[in-house]
Amino acid sequence: MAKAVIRDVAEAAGVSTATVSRTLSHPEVVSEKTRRKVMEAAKRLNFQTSRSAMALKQGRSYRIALLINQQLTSWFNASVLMGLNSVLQPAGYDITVYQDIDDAESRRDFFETMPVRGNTDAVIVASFDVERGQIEQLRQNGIPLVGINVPRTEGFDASISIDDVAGMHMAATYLINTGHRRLVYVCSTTIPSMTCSTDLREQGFIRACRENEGSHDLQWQVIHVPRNTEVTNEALSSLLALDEFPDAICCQADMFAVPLLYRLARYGHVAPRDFSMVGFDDGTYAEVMQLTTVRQHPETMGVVAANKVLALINGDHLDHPHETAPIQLMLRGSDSPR
Amino acid sequence: MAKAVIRDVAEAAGVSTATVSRTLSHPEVVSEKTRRKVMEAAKRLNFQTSRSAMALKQGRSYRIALLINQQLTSWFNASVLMGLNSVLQPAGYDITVYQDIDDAESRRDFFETMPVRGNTDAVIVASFDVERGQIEQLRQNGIPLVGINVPRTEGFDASISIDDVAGMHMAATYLINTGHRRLVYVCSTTIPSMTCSTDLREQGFIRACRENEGSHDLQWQVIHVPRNTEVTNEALSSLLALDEFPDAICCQADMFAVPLLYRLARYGHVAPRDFSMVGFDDGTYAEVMQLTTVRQHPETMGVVAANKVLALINGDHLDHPHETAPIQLMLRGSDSPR
DNA sequence: TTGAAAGCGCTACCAG
DNA sequence: CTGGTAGCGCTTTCAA
Repeated sequence: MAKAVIRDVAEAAGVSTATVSRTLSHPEVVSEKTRRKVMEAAKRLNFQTSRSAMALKQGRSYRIALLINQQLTSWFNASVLMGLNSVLQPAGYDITVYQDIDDAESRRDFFETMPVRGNTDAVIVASFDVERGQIEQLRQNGIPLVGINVPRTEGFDASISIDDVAGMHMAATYLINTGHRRLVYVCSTTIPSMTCSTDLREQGFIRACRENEGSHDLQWQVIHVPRNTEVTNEALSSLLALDEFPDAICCQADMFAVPLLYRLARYGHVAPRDFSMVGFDDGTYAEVMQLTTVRQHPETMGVVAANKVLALINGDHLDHPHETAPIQLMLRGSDSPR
Repeated sequence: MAKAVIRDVAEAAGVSTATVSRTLSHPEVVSEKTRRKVMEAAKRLNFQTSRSAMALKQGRSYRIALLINQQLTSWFNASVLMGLNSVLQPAGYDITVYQDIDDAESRRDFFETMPVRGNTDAVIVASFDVERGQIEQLRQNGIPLVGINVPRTEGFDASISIDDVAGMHMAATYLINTGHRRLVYVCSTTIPSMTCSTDLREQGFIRACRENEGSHDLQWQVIHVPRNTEVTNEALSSLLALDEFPDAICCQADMFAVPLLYRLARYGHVAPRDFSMVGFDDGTYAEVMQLTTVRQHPETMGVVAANKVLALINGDHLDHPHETAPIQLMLRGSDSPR
């Protein structure tokens, strides 16, 4: 039984190919009787419409580009992709992943050699910023641009993002309110030409500290761990080299918090006994490591973004193109009041 | 500047569309002069050939299906996808991910309603087994089937897998040889109708123990943690309920080992002081948690599999269709001789 | 409610 | 080495 095409179904059902096509995509406009005949024949022949033919005819590509910085294997990126896939794939779209767009150059590369001309129905950007000129290129092609956790919504047709600043502000304020007075924030160095949403979290931490240093005898500092190094080791040594060990550590991401929790214990700094630890993400292992952290849900953001994409491709109007996704502080076992 | 099509380029370059097409796909058969003209025009107009048209014409789809059990966010699956993507995407292929194929039913679902007829040029299966009849379906359509860490190579056109049994056998033997006498293996329960490559690891552990129980006074047991439960908690309580705490714990995957290492320490069982811990995978956090583990490299397997897929689609003959990927025991800080 | 037919953009065959 | 052209499988007017 070779691959059945629409004509095979038409012949088997004794109708025209036009009717078969209609039955499959607009079943309500064909008669009950015809519909049954066609459906039966299609099922019997195991017919699947060819996406390529459909795409060509409709002037679409049924492909969507996803731009991520860093690796696909990171918790955030994999979660986003999973969410996107769960709605886009059933809708007939494939996702083309462009990863490691983590400097201005590779980003420019993408937008220049862009397979977008005729090969992408929408572009989704996760977690980083895009330049104005690059947005224009898409605009001219009429291709929707949707952001997930983008630092600025300007230029995007739609977006769904958490408030990174507010999230870390909440975490730091919580620590201060529960009696912590020596706070350290651990994060990676930023890339100048590339604003990434996670970089914003530092502002939240700093703001919370500034707001409280009047009323309390607060000490705080930020430790920047260079990228592309053995980050845990770097953070660990910086922390252990401090004159006085902090009573609270805020991490830019669980990725820092999880190993530090374990490694610091080896050096006698046990959380929550000796200090409190708060992460950000609520990613893999956060729960089983009993890490108090700020939860975001990238998979859901992927789902939301995918639906926006579908609507935009469809030409629908979005009442609220830009949404803020909820975050919450998950109180677990890595902190305790001082 | 609207989307340029091949005719635009042809006109701009003063040649026929046939020549443009040839220049782009078989540059060696057109004259130097023509080639330059065409290339220049294509670049100037920012021309990108339409994958859909190309696919339709060539009777391909330029899409490849990836079947995974569980979630896309698991370390193994995300790594495989990353590897596949790194070669398939530049080759013009999109990857359609079908996840959660984790029981016989969803697998049957896939193979029946398969978008494969005309919409997939190859099927890649990661980590689980496929039934004979389902393989036949693909065979009839002439669609290559490639496996990554599949329990049996039978029926697959090509595969790249590690030897799970040998890997865990190596880990257990290592522990026995370094003086451990009370071994526990922690793994999740198997799904009857669904042989998964990681399930094979148990055999390696058991075999190693059996081989050595004559010469040593060995105690060993296997703890099966039910799926879909809070696995760390289950494993933890089982371990702590043991009459005598083991001097070595082998985990089916780092996913078990990483949190257990941390949680057990909270109960006074500190590795490597009180017991040795060995994992499997060398996934996220293994290194920073100083976990001794069996390393596999799914990303590389993805790359290898992708190249096999490309060759098979191309009709090339594979000298060694089935390959075994290397594994190695990474000695780190979670174990010590007894 | 259905059918005939044009044509999406490209490739590859065949002529020249 | 280059051009003309058929046709991949489908959708969608337009007519009936």
